[in-house]
Amino acid sequence: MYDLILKSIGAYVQLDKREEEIFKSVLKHRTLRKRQYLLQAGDVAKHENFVIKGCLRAYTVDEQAHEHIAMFGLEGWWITDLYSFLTNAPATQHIDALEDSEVLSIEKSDLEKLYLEVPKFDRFFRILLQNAFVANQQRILASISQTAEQQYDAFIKKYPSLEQRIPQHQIASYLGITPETISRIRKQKTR
Amino acid sequence: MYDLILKSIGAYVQLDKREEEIFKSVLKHRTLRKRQYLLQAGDVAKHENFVIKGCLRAYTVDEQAHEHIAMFGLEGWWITDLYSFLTNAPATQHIDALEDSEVLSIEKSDLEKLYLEVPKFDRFFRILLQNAFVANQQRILASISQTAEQQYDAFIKKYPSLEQRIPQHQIASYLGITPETISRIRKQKTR
DNA sequence: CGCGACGTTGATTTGCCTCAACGATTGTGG
DNA sequence: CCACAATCGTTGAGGCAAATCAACGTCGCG
Repeated sequence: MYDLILKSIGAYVQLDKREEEIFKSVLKHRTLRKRQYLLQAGDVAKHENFVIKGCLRAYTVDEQAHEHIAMFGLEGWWITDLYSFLTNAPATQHIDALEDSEVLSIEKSDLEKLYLEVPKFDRFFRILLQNAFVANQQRILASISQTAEQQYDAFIKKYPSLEQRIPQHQIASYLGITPETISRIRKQKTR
Repeated sequence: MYDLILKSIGAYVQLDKREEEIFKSVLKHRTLRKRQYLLQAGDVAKHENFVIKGCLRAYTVDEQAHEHIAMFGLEGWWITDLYSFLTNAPATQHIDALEDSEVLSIEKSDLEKLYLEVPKFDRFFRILLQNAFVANQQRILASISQTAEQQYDAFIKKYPSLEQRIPQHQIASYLGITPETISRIRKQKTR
């Protein structure tokens, strides 16, 4: 159960046995059925969640009931509504499972204690957030500079596995385009 | 010269005198004239830069010679092409000054040493990057879900000072819309 | 079996872009 | 210190990429 998360951390910092035990002791295992919420907008995000199986999504819903996906959470990724988590404000994002999934959750107070007891976690999350920052910057630049087709192509190239796993309209929702547009882009490619 | 940066760090971690000295010793002061490059695309980003005066921008230039602003750097902000900085790949972004500016730069090797000597900096940048992550998430959601007008209004509300300081077409370039569109949005508001 | 989820296709609309021209400033070199 | 060039914002005309709206076929699940 802890294989993936320990390997993920081990890629950036070396934990000794004691630190590993401390860490594992604050992880709570949760299973989610497809469509089940991990977090609902309006509630406060009290956990940072590491996905060990399946696929989740974090998204907002606007006045016209349109969903806009902020991020996906695949195996090996962390997912939460970070704004809510940091400020204790009600979450603006929903998080739910696109497939039957499993996560390891850390409660906020436990994570804060962990930072103080094992400063390596400051380092680990610093590195993790650096990578996330770069990815988000690239996504922003794509969004403000590229056509729907360019963005779709780049997405497929970057996440080839996701194309198989999730419905196309979820990808549309992530890219900020309509499902119809994706359908037309794909059609045009086949001939 | 060090007031702002020490205050900025002090908001999240407490440095003792020795740590403060170590930190200051790796900072290099640079002044930039308006339009002067801090980093050119193609070069490798070797510094993380803290803005103490003025205003910078990081941006890409596409095949049609259109500029797309990835981020602004105002007083108190950090700016670099983080992807290049982390991987030593040639930068895809240019960074230059929109006004006469001053920055404090840390070289990559010095920053890495600093992380090891003073782990509080892992923590400081972890917190900084958390905030940046939240800001980027919000920008992404705005970009994929809002109209040009909504985005412009939100920008003005979020950065009222910038509206006065920088040309409108720079804001357009940051939002991924054209200067003409901003002009029309503004016109329509006056009556 | 029947319903909901998903993707496709067509017709139409629209928000924003492109292109072009034009003043008002700003700044700069002779 | 002036003349000329850039820079910046504005306005109009026209075009286009993508959204919207609507209908329909298929599939898989409860």
